Amino acid sequence: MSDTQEHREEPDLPYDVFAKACPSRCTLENVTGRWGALTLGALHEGSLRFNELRRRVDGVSEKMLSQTLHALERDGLVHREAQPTNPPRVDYELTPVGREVAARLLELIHCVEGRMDDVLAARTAYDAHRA
Amino acid sequence: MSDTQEHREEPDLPYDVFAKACPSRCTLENVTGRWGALTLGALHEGSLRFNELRRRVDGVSEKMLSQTLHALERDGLVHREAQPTNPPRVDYELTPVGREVAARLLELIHCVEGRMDDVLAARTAYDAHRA
DNA sequence: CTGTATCCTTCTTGATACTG
DNA sequence: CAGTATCAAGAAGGATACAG
Repeated sequence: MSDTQEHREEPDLPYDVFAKACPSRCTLENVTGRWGALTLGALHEGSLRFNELRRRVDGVSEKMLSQTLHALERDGLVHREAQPTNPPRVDYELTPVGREVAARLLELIHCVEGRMDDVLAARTAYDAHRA
Repeated sequence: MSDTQEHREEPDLPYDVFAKACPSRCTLENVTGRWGALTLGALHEGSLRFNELRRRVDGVSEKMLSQTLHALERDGLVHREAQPTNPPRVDYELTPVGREVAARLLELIHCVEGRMDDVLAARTAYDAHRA
């Protein structure tokens, strides 16, 4: 009865994505964004080079991949390892925190993939009910 | 050796978010999008009315909440229950599939919230290294 | 209360070209 | 190979007004 908010099971956590100004919401967006989620998912299988990532994350442009990797590196989820060779070789891999986040993300991804038949059926029904 | 792609642990799944044209990528975006993730997270705690949701998902506009709810309903993740009273009362709740997805989503959210101290420290270090 | 419709601004994204 | 810079198009989002 000390708290006016009864929503959370863990009301003592200092960060709350449901609050507009909380930095955790920003990080969640980096993680779940269109390219962030796929990039983390791809890297969970092992370290990859820039163009390997580009091929794995089908449809991403150089610009967006670069931007996404910078954001994830800044948040300490991805580590960038550049070797001063010629031609240059740069490997990207998950940090320990990145691995934890990516593991949860992959569970979500696999859950969605595994339920797509239901989702597609629901869409068909929804669209039919409107026509 | 029947498959040229060695990335997935479950190569037989018919849906793959890493493929550009796969409908699962679209659904994943509805689920992990800026407002979709928070809406599903909020509804995991129980059914909510439109304006209750609006207050819980801090910062969302009427328009975006409406749009988000329609997309989630179409994908069969959210059920809309309208009561023909006056004033109108509409409750939104997760479907069984929606609950499964939201559960994974909340694990991800809690993971991110729980690691924010590391994330913020990484950001500070990253930014300092650039100044 | 529960939305829809419209306008208008901002942010995101993709294409292209270029550098080390 | 591994990016960065620039620009134009489009999507996303917010504010406001209005309807059932």
